[in-house]
Amino acid sequence: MSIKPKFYIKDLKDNVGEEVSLKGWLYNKRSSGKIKFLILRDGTGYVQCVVFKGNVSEEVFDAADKLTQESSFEVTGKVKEEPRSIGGYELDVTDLKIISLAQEYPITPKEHGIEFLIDNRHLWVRSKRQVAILKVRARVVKAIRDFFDSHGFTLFDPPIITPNACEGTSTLFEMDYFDLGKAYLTQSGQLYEESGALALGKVYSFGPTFRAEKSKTRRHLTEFWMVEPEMAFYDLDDDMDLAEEFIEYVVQTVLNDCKEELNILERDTSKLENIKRPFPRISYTEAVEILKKKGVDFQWGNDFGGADETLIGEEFDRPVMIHRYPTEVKAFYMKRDPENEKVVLAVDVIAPEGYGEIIGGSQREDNLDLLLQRIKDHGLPQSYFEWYLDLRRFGSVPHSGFGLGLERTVSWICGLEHLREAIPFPRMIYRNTP
RNA sequence: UCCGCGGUAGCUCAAUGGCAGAGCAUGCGGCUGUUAACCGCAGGGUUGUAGGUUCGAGCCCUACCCGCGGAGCCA
Repeated sequence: MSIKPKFYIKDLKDNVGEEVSLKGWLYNKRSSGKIKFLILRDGTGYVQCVVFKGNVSEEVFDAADKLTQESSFEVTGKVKEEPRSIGGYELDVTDLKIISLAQEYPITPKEHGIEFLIDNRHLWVRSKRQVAILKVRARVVKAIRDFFDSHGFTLFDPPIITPNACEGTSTLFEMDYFDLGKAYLTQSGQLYEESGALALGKVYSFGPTFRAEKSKTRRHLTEFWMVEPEMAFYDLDDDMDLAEEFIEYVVQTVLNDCKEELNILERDTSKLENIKRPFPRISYTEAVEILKKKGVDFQWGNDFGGADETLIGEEFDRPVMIHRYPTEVKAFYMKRDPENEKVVLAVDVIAPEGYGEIIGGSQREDNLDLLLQRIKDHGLPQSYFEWYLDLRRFGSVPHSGFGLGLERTVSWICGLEHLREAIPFPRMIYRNTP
């Protein structure tokens, strides 16, 4: 006994002229007396099913009449090409079985407010736009894995529960951990990736990370996914080379494989076609000059705000890599520039079209004494970092890495207004349901 | 935490301090090519909560709750 579908909508082009059975849900229904148009969705696509009163039994016609939005049903009919129809194919219905009649469905084919949609996120994910976004997200995830797996990287999973603040800066989600006191949800696996790089050469992690910041903007989630490669014997230039090759690969892959989805999202793909190496590379100091030229009253030494990033990003038609930030605004583990102690060998990649920072990375401080000094300067407890300092005591090497935020990348590629659509169930400061 | 905007039917929104309405959704009826179909009829309300002003409050005032947009914060 098996009930799994033998046919899916995306494959109907191979079944023209044949009779097939499809299973799915009613997306929409239009009726004109003795003819009914049912739009079926099955997760792979949409197809219009035409029910003529003269072609089917009375029971089948009544069943088609009874179907409510999002009712599940099985439908049998002959596939034909039909340019007037969504997807270009149509089903001439001969049989129809209702599987489950849906109650009055809250998300009607009219506009809705964001609060209502998020409250119904478990149902909202069924709508055409959300399906397209989530398919792009899945493709981005696969592209990320494919890229690193085929470039000599080994997947190296860091812990989610950590005893200390990796960066020592941002606010973490705290929990009681048995008799060991407080533990925290990770904000970054980076320090652990460094130990992996010294074991395996090139490693990456890919998973959820958590920030308890009270950020209330379209660019922030409290739970988001990050991919973090870390490479032994890479300097900042090597790091930037990798980052731009990586971004180019992800964007071009999605562009090639998700045409249908990007079309549904009405994304201007010409903007994405530009995303080819080399990306512009400017120093923080040069970025500050751009801001000043644009009339922004900006003090060298401060970090860029969202508006600043947008202004800088507007200058370029592809991601811009800003390197060598002031030491004070960056994390303790970043290596100082031997040629200028005021800056560190860090790089942020700013996406175009105002999507902001998608990558933050750096060459790491590999000198034990300098790293100890930076930990002291940041007022961090050295005892928490003894294991990390061991990485400098036992065969330290120059190494680098970066982190890329998945939802920001998906938002940029899809052209979304808000990060909350780029993940199935967004977690935000004032929202942890459904 | 701060600034701004908002909360009216299941949903999206109207309503000069004076009878609480429309579209969609739902139900019933009509229509053999619809594309957020269309046409007719019907049901559907503690106007976020509490208090106040007033002959009379959805509308004005006070407090609170919730949400949205942004700032700050944030590898």
